[in-house]
Amino acid sequence: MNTEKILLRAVSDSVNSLYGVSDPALVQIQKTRKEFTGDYTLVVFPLLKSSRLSPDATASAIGEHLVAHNPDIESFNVIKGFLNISLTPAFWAARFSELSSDSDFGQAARTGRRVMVEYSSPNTNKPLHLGHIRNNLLGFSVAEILKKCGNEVLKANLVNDRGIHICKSMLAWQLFGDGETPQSSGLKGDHLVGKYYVRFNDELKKDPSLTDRAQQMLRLWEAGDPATTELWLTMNGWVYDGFDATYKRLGVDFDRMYYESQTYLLGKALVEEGLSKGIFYRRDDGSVWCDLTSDGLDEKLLLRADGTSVYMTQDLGTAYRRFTDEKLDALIYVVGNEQNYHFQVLKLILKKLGYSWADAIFHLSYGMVELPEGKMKSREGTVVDADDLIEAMVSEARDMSAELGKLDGLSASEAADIAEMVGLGALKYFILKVDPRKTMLFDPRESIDFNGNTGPFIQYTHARIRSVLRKAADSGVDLTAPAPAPATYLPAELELIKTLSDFPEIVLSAGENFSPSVIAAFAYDLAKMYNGYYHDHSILRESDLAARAFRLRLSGQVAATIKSAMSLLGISVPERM
RNA sequence: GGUCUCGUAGCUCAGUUGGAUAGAGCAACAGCCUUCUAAGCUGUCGGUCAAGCGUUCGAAUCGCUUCGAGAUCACCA
Repeated sequence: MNTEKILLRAVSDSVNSLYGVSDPALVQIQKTRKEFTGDYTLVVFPLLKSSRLSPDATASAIGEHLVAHNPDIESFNVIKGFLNISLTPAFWAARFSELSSDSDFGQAARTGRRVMVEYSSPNTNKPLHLGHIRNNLLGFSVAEILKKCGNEVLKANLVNDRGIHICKSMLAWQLFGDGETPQSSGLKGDHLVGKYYVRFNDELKKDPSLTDRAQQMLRLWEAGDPATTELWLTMNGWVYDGFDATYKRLGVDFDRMYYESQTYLLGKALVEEGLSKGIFYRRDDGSVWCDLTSDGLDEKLLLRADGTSVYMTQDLGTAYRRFTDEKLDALIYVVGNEQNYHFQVLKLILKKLGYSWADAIFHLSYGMVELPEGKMKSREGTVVDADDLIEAMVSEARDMSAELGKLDGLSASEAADIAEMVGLGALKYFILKVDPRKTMLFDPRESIDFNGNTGPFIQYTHARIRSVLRKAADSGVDLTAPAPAPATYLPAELELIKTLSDFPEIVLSAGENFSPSVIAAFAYDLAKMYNGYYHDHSILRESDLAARAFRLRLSGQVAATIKSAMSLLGISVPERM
């Protein structure tokens, strides 16, 4: 049970016995703003009708009653109708020993819910770029957060491995590739295939007939032509090798891989069902549509005149299959906001078909990543390649670390690990600290920043704490030995305990809102608060042994919580940096 | 044109289940390393929360209108 709920109950009891108010909506508890004294604040305005007293008199009366009946409540003060309540240091000390003895602090109880998060979902004709990075980081992080909220989570990736765009790469390679392979060229597979996609578009200017030839190749593929299938398998294989390397370096993974070549025919049964129920209709040319004009939308095509399916058809089918096969309670699609309309229609059609689980579909819509010069455009060569960006961040981290002398005395592999952690930590934090639905700006120069509200700042705080703990252990302090509680606590220590104890609620809030930025903000606040404490109070030089032992335990808990929070963002934290 | 999203400090972003004097970082300026890691800490400067009207004890937050930015309304996926 969290602190806020404990207090809410106490306040509700007081308000009820004083004024007979039992409506929970009228009891509004929030954290006390830091410029005032207190831990939690009751807003008394909603209670004035029942109390028939002034705001201050009402607040004082409730405050008196609370202090008289709750030993955990130490004191209160009243400012302009706000009742600020302070809990006793003993209460906070008990909270700390409770949370520090929890080996999986922050982990919520099992909900029994099974949730799928689909993310990444790349096309196999070109390498990943900055936009995919936002998608991958969001999807991975949201999946980890939902796990921490007690759900069983399946990470899914639906690879768009078929279609005209792949045929373009295949055709260009066939015509101009001269047998080039990743091995012969030294190029990463996805980059090699992407190179021929670009080549196709270049050659198309000289020879417009290439479009028809690509279409012809697509028909051959759909007909199962052996040679075309062989080439398709080969080139997709190169791409997957490339993607795997990028995924691995980014630290993202998947429990389920889906391929559109295996799912693109799904959904036709649902179309038949909709036709027989009269929800869809067939035009004279044989195409099938769903009329959504009464919902303020347009008419949506579901089957072409030749009977082939479209994007919506297969998404209907895959959603149906996942809910039935995987027994899902929720399905989260991490897809850019340019597809808002698609998902709106998807849910609407499934509802019209009568599937109640349509409400359990959530489109986690995220905004585009823009560059200082505007949107990324592949034709103008302004796309930021994922692999290049990661390498640039890591390289910058390596240079910065060396410059600061942080790598002195470390082995080459230790130094490389740190550069990798810090570079990726900076990138991931930079992207995840922003609210997902917002369009965000990425400036390649300014974004490579390791000071202030950044991933490395938080990683650094962790490394510092670990360093202190190592020194303590080296000097013979047994960190696991039980120690007497200190006689008193510093205000900064109580503040840290309070912040630490918020972590479980923060996790739940991040899960409810599908928002890693909530976790990022928490980790930053905790690190910042700890740095102030670290600056003002020596740990190892503290002469009072009980105080020193407590500071070590508190520091250790801060480090562990930072590590846990950062892991929800997919960010590793180093032991030193 | 219809639908949807967004607009907070010079820049990048928090804060949006309605609560007190709207917060961080960057940039700029001024300080702090014989003491546990200065990727740190402290301070100064910086705001008509796009604008207006409304709802109410109280609005950056909710509603309406206007302005501005973006997305979408494909027999592409």
